[in-house]
Amino acid sequence: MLQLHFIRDNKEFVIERLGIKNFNATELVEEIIRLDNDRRSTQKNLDDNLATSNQLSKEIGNLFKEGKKDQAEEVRKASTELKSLVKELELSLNQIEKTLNEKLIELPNLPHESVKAGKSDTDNEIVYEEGTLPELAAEALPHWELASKYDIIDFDLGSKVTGAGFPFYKGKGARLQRALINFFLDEALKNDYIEYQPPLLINEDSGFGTGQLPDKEGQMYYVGEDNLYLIPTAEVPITNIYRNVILKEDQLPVKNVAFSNCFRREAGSYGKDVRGLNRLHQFDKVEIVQISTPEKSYEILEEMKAHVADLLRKLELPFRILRLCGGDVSFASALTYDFEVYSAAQKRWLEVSSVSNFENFQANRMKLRYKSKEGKTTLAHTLNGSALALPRIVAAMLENNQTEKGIIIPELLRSYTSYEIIDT
RNA sequence: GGAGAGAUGGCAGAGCGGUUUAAUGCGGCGGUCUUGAAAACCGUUGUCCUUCACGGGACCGGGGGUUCGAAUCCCUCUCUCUCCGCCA
Repeated sequence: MLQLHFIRDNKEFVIERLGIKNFNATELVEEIIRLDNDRRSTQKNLDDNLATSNQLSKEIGNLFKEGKKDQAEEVRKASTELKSLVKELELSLNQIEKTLNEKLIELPNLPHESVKAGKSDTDNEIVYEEGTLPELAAEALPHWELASKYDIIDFDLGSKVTGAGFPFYKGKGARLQRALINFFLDEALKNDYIEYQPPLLINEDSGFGTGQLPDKEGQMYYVGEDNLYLIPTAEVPITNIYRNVILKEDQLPVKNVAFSNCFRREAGSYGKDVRGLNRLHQFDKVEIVQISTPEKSYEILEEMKAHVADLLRKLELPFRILRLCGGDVSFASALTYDFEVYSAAQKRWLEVSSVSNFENFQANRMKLRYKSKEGKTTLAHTLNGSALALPRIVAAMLENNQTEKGIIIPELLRSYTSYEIIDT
C-alpha cells in the first residue's frame, strides 16, 4: 500500500511510474485524493464537535459537584443535541475511510527506477548468466520419466491419494528432498539468518499484510470452518511476525529463514508448464526474509541475490538472473530478480527463485516500523526470496546430471544425501 | 469439547461512571553531584489523525451499545490462564 501523503505530494510521478507496470492510475489517484480531502474536512469537523462536547461534559460534572442542578440540566440538553451531530459525522467518516482504504489497496507498488517497461515475461532483461549448458545424449529423458525409471517420485500415487500436483517422493527421492532442505537451511545459517518454523495456516490479517488478500484470494487453499488459509509461501507467516511492530533501529536488518511446505491452487495452469515437477499444488521451499531501513534495502537485495547465486553455484546448476520488466513485476514488488535454471532435457529455463524488494509497500499494509536512534518512527522495508524452491531444482538436477549409470549427486550435497548416485 | 478467571503504557501493577491530561514501582533517556562509575536527587518517557504553528481529536485486547460523560456498566468476538475431558 502506498502512503497517502506520498501520493498527494507526487501525484504525477505515481501515475507515470505505475504506467511502467501497465497500470492506468489516473482516475484512481484522483479519486483517492478527493476522498482524502473529504476525510480531512470531516475529521476536522468531528474533532471540533468532540472538543466542544468534551468541554460541556466537564462543565456538567463541575456544576453537579457545586450543586447547581438546574444549570447542569441545561448544559446537558445542549450536549445531547451535539451528540446526534457527532454520531452523524462519525458514520460518514467511517464510510469515507472505508472507501478510501478500498481504493488505496487497489494501487500496486511503484516499480524501482531500474525497472523497464514491458508487456510480459518475454520482455524481462537478462542481467547475469553463469555455468555452461550441459550437452545431453539424444536419448536423455525429462525428469518425470527419470522419476519413474528410478522410482523416486510417484505422481500417479499422488493423484490417487489427493489429486494432480501432489506427488509422493520415495526412497532416494524423499531423501533428496530432505537433503536439499537441510543444505539450504545450513547455507542460510552460515549467512547469519535466524531459522524459523512457521505455522502453515494463516489468518485473514496476515494474508492482507503481505498482499495475498484480498485480490489473490483464489490462489490460496481456504479452510472455511476456521477462516484460515494454507500458506502459499513462508513469506506470509515470517513477514507477519512483524505486523504492528515497531522495531528498534539496532535490531535491523532482521534476517530470517524458514523452510515450509507451500500450497498453491494454481487455478488456470495448463500444458507443459504443469508437467512433472514444473508446477505443483504442494511443494517445499526455503525462504529468506529481511527487514531493513530504507537506506540499506537495495544493498540487501544484492546480498540476497548473491546468496541465491551461491546456492546454485554450489549445486553446479547453470543459471541466469533476470530483472523483471514492469509487466511481470508483481503487484507488491518494486524490483524483482528471477533466477532460472536450465533444464537440459526439457530444453527450457525453469524459474527457481524470485528475490524482491517490496520497499515499504508491505510494511505500510501491516504497520511494520522501526524507531531510529533519533527517535523517529519510519516504515521499514521488507524483502524476500526463495533460497530455494525444491521441485524445479530437483527437475533440473535429475535431467542435467543423468548418465548411463544413473543420476550423479553434486559433490557438496553428498554429505546430506549420504549417497552419490541415484541408480536402480 | 465443558466449567471458571482474566486482558490497563517497554515490563510489573492500581484504578471499577465525572480533578485520570491513567496512580505507583521497575526499566529507558537527559541532567545535578563525581577524576570516572555507582548511589542519591531532579526532569523526562507511547501510538495515530489533523494543523505552517499554537492547538484539537482518537487509542486501557478487537468491534458494537448504554450515558451529557466509560479503563470503569452491557453485548459480542479474539486471545491468555486454571481445572476437567480428549490426545501426537
